[in-house]
Amino acid sequence: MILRLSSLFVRTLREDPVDAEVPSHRLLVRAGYIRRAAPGIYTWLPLGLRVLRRVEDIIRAEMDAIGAQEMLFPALLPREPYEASNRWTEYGPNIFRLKDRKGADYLLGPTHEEMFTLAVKDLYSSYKDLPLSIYQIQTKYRDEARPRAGLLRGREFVMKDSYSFDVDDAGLERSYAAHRAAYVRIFDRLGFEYVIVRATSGAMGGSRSEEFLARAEVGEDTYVRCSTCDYAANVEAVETRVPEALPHDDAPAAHVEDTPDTPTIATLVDHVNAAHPRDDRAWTAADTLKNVLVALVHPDGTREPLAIGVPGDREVDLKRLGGQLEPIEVEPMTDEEIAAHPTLVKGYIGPGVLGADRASGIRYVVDPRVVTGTRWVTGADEAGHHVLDLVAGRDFTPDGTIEAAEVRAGDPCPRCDDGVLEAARGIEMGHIFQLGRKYAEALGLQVLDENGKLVTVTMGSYGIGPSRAVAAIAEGNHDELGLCWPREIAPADVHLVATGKDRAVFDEAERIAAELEARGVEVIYDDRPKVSPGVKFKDAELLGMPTVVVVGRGLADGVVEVRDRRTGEKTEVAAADVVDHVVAVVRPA
RNA sequence: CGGGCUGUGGCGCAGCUUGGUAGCGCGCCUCGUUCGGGACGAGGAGGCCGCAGGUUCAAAUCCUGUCAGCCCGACCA
Repeated sequence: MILRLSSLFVRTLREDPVDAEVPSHRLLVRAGYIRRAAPGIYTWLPLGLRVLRRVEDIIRAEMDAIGAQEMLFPALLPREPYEASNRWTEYGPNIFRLKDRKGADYLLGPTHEEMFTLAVKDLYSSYKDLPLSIYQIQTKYRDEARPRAGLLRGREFVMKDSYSFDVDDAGLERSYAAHRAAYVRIFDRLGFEYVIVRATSGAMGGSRSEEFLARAEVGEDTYVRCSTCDYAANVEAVETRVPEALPHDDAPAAHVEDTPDTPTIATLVDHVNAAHPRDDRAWTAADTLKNVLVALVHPDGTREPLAIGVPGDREVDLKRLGGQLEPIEVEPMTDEEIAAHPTLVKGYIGPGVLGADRASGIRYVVDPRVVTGTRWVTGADEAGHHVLDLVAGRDFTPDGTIEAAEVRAGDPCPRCDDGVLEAARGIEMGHIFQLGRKYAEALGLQVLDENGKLVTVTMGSYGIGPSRAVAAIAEGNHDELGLCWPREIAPADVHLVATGKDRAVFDEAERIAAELEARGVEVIYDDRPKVSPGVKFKDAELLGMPTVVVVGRGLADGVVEVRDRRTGEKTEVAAADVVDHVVAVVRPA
């Protein structure tokens, strides 16, 4: 195949598009791979589409290899299945909704668990039919509050979503393991650095889940990994290492003290160290118990107050909290809501009034570090007063624990004894879930087992975003001159440039292009007449094919130049040998 | 939803303060020269200045409203 630049539907931009910030977005637009059609919605031009198809083909091959079967659902879906799973409500404003001429509700599918579940229910009814894995590569629609970074977070995007159906948990484990292995092969082939991290299951429900993150500074996800062992997790899913419960017989009785002018944790710590020093060591911010009030917003819009106790040296991470409570959303409690509770004294809120059975009636959950026996300085529910030596389990008992405190680099690893956590950013490229029976139960997917009894099917859900992958690959494979595609992803194997105006140069380039094509090498051929060499070189660098062949002034001496886009290495090759040479480079044995 | 910024040929921008023929660079078309690192000359095509009201003899420019977009945050498999 030969793509001639004289006629290829592409136009490169000399300047960066003003609305593009991240490198992948900037370069994909500049190089003529994509064009913005609307906010978060992109048109795929021929070169971009070729890259997208390559990514899809890799995914398709590996999915087929584990026996998953490809199918295709509509993107335009009726309301009813999403009503049954409650996601018509839970997804809220993120769904694109529309009505047909009769007024019936439809949506553009944001994801397809319901449809897959119903399809299996429609066709299958016996344990003998399982296990089953089916998938599609399809366009999804989500009305994101803030699309950004080009293809990295769009409102229309391509997703490969697959689903496994098993009769029991052991089967789900096997299906999950098979998908996980296929994902490892896919991400190895896609050619970027990635890390597999533990994840929260979010709105999908279910238990075990892992994310495949491409390492990138522009990524929206923060994850941690252990310096020593192989523990890695999205910050939302990090479990806090819980200290041993301590005996508290020797702790002094709790006592309320005047603490004037202590509006911050730092001033409080200074004050108690001066006025009420501990016998064993100095008080630190980590000895204070900070109580933060939030409002849980349920999908139906009702708001429920919640108090969260965390060590004073840490902030509450609302994102982390929200990740565990989906579909409930978390917001800071408003001043009016706080004022509506007369027992709450802002700035001095403490466990004295918090708790479902205490004066405020507000449910009180604490960080896992607040174990029985820990000794705290915290608000006394009275302006200008704090209580000291308040011992968890002795003086107060929270309603439960929750992972709400921020995770910090340097925190101890929850798995091993000597590791500490390091933080980095990534782009979520894939997410695999053990969904369990949530959708099967909601939609009534049952099969008969070998005893003739109805059992509910257990499911797994596995997603990869090919369009996002194109951006993530670009993000990890570019330099200041342009894109540098990995061989398996590039829209063509070779970018062939003919420079100058000499007829012989173009004739020779034509010959090389034709012979490469005959050998199965895909060629972008810059056959544009009257375009200066500088422009052609710049375009070749911007477009980013892994190998560039230049036919030009060297031809008088019988040589052409072969360049490696990534390394910049240039090799002079006899024109007569160049086809063999390029084939060897493009298809190493 | 909060905060900031911006809407002027395909792209990037100036003009607006102080109202009076809509401009520059890139790209595009024609002719000629040039041809290994985004060439040069000459001549061209292309714009309801986001939209709607208002003020004025006259509005890209001033006033009011409105819509849209971008960035940061909130939010988000």
